[in-house]
Amino acid sequence: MIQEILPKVYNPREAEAKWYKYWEEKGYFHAKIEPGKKPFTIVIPPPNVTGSLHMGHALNDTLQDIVIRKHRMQGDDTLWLPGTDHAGIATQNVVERQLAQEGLTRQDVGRKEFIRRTWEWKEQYGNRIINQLKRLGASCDWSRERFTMDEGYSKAVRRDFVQLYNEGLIYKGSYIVNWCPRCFTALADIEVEYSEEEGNLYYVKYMVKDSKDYIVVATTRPETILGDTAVAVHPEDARYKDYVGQTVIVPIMNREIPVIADSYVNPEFGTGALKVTPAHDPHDFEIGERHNLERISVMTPEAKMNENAGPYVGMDRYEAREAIIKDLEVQGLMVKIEPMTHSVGHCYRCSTTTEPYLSTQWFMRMKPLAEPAIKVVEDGKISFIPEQWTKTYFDWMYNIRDWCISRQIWWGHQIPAWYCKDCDEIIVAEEAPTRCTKCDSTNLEQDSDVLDTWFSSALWPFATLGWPERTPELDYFYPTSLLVTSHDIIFFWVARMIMMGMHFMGEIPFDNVYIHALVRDEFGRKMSKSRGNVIDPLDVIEEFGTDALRFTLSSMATPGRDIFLSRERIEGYRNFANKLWNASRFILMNLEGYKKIDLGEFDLTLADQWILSRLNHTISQVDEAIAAYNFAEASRLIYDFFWSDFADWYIELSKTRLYQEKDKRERFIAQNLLVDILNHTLRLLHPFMPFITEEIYQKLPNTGESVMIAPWPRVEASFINAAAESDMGLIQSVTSSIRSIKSVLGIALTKPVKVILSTPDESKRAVLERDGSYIKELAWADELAVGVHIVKPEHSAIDVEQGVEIFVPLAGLVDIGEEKKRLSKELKKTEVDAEKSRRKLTNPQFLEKAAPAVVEKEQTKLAEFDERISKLRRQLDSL
RNA sequence: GGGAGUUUAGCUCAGCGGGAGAGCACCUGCCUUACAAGCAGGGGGUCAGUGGUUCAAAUCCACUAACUCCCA
Repeated sequence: MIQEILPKVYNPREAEAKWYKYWEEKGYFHAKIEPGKKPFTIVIPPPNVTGSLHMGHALNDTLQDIVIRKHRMQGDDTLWLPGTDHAGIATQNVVERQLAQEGLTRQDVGRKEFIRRTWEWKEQYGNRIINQLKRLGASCDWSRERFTMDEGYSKAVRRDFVQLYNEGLIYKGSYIVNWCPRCFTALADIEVEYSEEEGNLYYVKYMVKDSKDYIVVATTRPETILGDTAVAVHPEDARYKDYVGQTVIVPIMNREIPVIADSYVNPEFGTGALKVTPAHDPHDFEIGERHNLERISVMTPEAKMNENAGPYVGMDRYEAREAIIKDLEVQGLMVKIEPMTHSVGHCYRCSTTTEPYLSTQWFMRMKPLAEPAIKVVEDGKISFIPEQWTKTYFDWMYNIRDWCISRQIWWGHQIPAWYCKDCDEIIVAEEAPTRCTKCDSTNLEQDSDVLDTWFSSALWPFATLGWPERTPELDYFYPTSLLVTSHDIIFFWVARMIMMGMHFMGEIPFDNVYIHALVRDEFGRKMSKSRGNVIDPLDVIEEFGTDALRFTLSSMATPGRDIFLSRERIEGYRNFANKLWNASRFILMNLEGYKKIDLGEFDLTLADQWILSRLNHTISQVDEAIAAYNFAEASRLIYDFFWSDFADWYIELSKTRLYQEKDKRERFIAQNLLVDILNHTLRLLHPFMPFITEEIYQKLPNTGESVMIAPWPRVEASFINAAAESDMGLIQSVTSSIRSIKSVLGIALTKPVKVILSTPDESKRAVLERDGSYIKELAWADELAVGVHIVKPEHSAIDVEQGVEIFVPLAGLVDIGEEKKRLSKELKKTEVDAEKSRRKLTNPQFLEKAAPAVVEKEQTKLAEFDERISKLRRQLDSL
């Protein structure tokens, strides 16, 4: 009775819970500080504290964990620093929704209570995503977990703000910003998402003062007519030359405004005349600056018409639009309406159409901060991988605009600026002042705005390590080694971290930035709840196990390509985990009498030499692939090695050695090789599939306390053996050929046949003679003869592989017609190949210009084809 | 309007100057004492189109088309 050491089926859920707990308890995740050594550090892109793990996180964190686990196995002081982001608007929305269920608004409960409730919510639910990261197997140093609003971090944010303010890099100004009338806050330019929408272009007459003449202006937003303070034309537009300097009348409002010339106007668009509303359009705002135009805001923060909107006061912006269109038509001022698509901005948090809105906000001056951040990338101190993203980075950095950093919400870092109610002094300080620095008044009030969430995220690589304190962690782990993120936040986050890192630390925040793809559904669409096409990583983990999910993601993480994820694909890699499990199970079931031996003392078989060579090749290629962040390639290499080489060939061949009792040493060697190769594979695979590899590793003899801290496999160059690989290749070719003959001719694989191999090549004959037993085992041949120029036995199937003729006598086994069909097909295929090859070799240009090695290879190829053809033909004729 | 990316087997994707590949799906045969989530075998592709460079192009270059994304 065979002893079963592993249960028949791998149980992911049980193993995952068990081993994660074990690793945590053993303290493997904790990074030590050993001065003098070079650490390896990654700070996690902090997920929103309100969030739950989606596929984007799963990919992002799987890739980080792969790199981290590999470095840890290599013996580096490896720190993966985790944490969460307070996510201002998103979190506030969540708590507001909760309040709404009680029929309350945040204004009802007041700021203090609202913030208290938000903290309460954070304490209660904020750990969800952290626990989900643990389910994914993330080996973060949880003892160093941070939150962007924890005490130390808040201090860093205040320090940052005060310093930049004192340096004149933060200022307060009245400016046109993107306003979300639902969230009730300003948004940064990059927080607005544009989409094409069907709209109309309205052509409206503006009467020239005291005249019957008029100018026709085209606009997509007639409701802003109410705030017009000029009509602009291009200075070189002959059509309007005479109008410049004249006065026209704003329809409905009957206000007199000038006609001005500005080269921003595109003469091709509409009528070439542009109405200018400095308070409601960013371009108009700039024109207004240049021409000193009045700014008339006609809307409230709710995007309703305000007291400047004359008869439309109180109407919503869209209501007002309809009313104005009607009134213009009644007054005969509407010339025509043309349909057109134009791009409309939406809030990235709630999708409400944003409104360009005039308000007083805090800004960060970006140009001076961008300069050093551009330089370090230009100088190659920071590299983007893939390299193409460097261009994206530069394009944005060269054209960078000031950043609106204030938000009119409550959840976040309140701006550390206080206003004196007596003398209007502004006091910017890290700690709340008690008296006005100018007039000594105690009547102070803090600015009610909070900072953009990204303002605090920009400090992540050093604030998490203790800045502004000079902690040992900051000294040791900064600059970090690698940042792993996706391309959608290069502007939001990566660029800003580089700028802040350079400004406050005087040093780059990370050496490399690896940009991975976005995860989409199997049809390439963004996953979204409203589409219902979300594949929840937690569901996948429940169904297929964490390792299958991780391996799928890393297998699909090819540089520069979005991932279209499908369940089928995940299932495929679950099957790989199953294969690993069962192969391990087989090995463990056959270790009776196992004794570790020194392989140097024994002669290794061809299969032994071959599998050792393949293993070491694989290790070396996996190293290269990971170094290049080519996770898909690394995964594929391990997959192919384990399944196609080790399981399909080596394990199969080991069976007779294990099952025989006579030669104990032979058993020891086979057992040792199996255990050794499996051990190496488990270590190689551990960063990708941490749980199943641990579960198996723990059952293997002669291992340490965890695969997680086992040494990363090293290439043993002496095991790389080209001769063994080519000899084994011959065995495999011949074996496959015999199997194919059997299968095509309808002979059961397990039906024993006689096989005759004939080749004039002495070295090949030697291989076939020495290791013909492999062929007998794997092709189910009971007799095997090897010779030179053997005369073809009658009624046999024939094939030619690598110059070796393969005969399988068919007497009584098969219908000759079937064999004829098979041969004709083979012949035809080979003839096509030979023809291609011959065409090349008869081309004098090719012979002259191609590399000699290429020509030689082509000649060998043709010779082989020709030989095969003649043999197949002879056989066909004789049948 | 500017920029980037993608287009290879039915599907999802590798390959990125010298014999068209993988997984899934499909077809055939197998319960060969680790695995039917498996084993063995097989069919299937003018490598988006056009032109160019080259002895040689899926691979490099140009243009075209379709799709996707970013920026204005």
